[in-house]
Amino acid sequence: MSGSRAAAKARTHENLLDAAATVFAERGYGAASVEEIARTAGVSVGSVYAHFTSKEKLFVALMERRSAGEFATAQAALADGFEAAVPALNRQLLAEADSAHLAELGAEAWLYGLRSPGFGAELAAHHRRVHDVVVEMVTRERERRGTTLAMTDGEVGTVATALARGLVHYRRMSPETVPDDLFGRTLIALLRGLEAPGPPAAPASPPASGPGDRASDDA
Amino acid sequence: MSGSRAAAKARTHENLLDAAATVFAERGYGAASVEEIARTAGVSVGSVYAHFTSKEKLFVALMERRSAGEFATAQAALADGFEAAVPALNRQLLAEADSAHLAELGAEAWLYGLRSPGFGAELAAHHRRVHDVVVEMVTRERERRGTTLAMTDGEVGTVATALARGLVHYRRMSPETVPDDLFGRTLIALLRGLEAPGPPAAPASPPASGPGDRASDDA
DNA sequence: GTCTATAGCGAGATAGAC
DNA sequence: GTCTATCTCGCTATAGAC
Repeated sequence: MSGSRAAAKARTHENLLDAAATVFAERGYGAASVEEIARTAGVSVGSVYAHFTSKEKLFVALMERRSAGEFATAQAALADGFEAAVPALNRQLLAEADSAHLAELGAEAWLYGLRSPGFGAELAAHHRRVHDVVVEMVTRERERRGTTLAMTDGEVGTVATALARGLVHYRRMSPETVPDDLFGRTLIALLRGLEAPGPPAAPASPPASGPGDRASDDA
Repeated sequence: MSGSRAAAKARTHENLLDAAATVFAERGYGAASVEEIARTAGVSVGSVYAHFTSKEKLFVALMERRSAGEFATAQAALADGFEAAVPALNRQLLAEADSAHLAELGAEAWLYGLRSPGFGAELAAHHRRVHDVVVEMVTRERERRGTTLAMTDGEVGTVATALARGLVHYRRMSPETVPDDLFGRTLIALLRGLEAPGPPAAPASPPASGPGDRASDDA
């Protein structure tokens, strides 16, 4: 059942990352101790340093594993169309908010990124990748509907990701204030509000601004 | 110029809170040291403990000062009507996102609240007060327009505060992805999308649900 | 690769003079 | 109330046996 020694090493590696997730989330990066991480993983302190050269490298490795998973989940949510993606993203939001550690790790990552320029750049790149996935979903849905929006697709993606982040934040703090489906309902209402250019009088005649292209770009 | 000894004490007290804001924001709660806070404030370590019984109490005192200021600003933004409040809240958002320390302190407060039950309750209460101010603004605007919304006023307030939080988060990480006026534009579009019940056919005839009251409540 | 033991340092908090 | 000096403890990281 226990495989080769290489498999045992890999298992220890994963156990350490799991333990690190728990301890970093519960104590915060600065207050977390390598000793507690080792104890949680069921190994000694020496073993930790055989796998990771420092506490910092362990934290970064954990964050990279987390980013990879997050991106994969976002892509999977997009695979089906908009109709299915919205509740899927909503579920992911609930999972993060109601998890014991995910939201805390997100905040720790963000703070660490602000303090460490190199990691900050990686974190921004990760967010850009997730953002692009959401934007692609918006673009597809806009084109399917054949309408124009009063915002760029990039801006809609930014609003959607920011709203999700904020709702996770508040639901973790005060669960009863954020209903399960609030994210999805808000997104749908927002698109609705962005669609119609004016009062229901003029069917299709935007003011004399640029050409009728209001698509993919950030800012 | 230097006033009484009581005034000097009060000045040291404020200097310590300012220094604590800087150091806690830059290092994080766990990694911040009382020695650095003392040095930043220009006093000795002993003086810090003459004003605050522990590092933790100093942090909590800082957070309370911060909450008081935040609430006052929110109330001031509401004082004028909706039209003026939206850009005012937008400005507050930009100030927090572009400040050197405000957003970090918010994240530290949130994390600390999750780890310390007592403080978490205070933080949730603070958020509820801010939330209530926003909800009152929404209620007033809805009644002024004489319309109904596809969401409770409480939910709109939750979405607005969550969106603001998320936009601060992402603007601090990647400033170029969050345009200055995105919050205000989104809020207006959202209300627009929440207003009209159906297609522009039926002027005023909601389905056969409850009485026409869709006002203040959270969930 | 994993362990035990420890070096070496910095942290929070206190004592006592002024 | 503010200072200097210090106590005491826990931390990161390493050394060396197995």
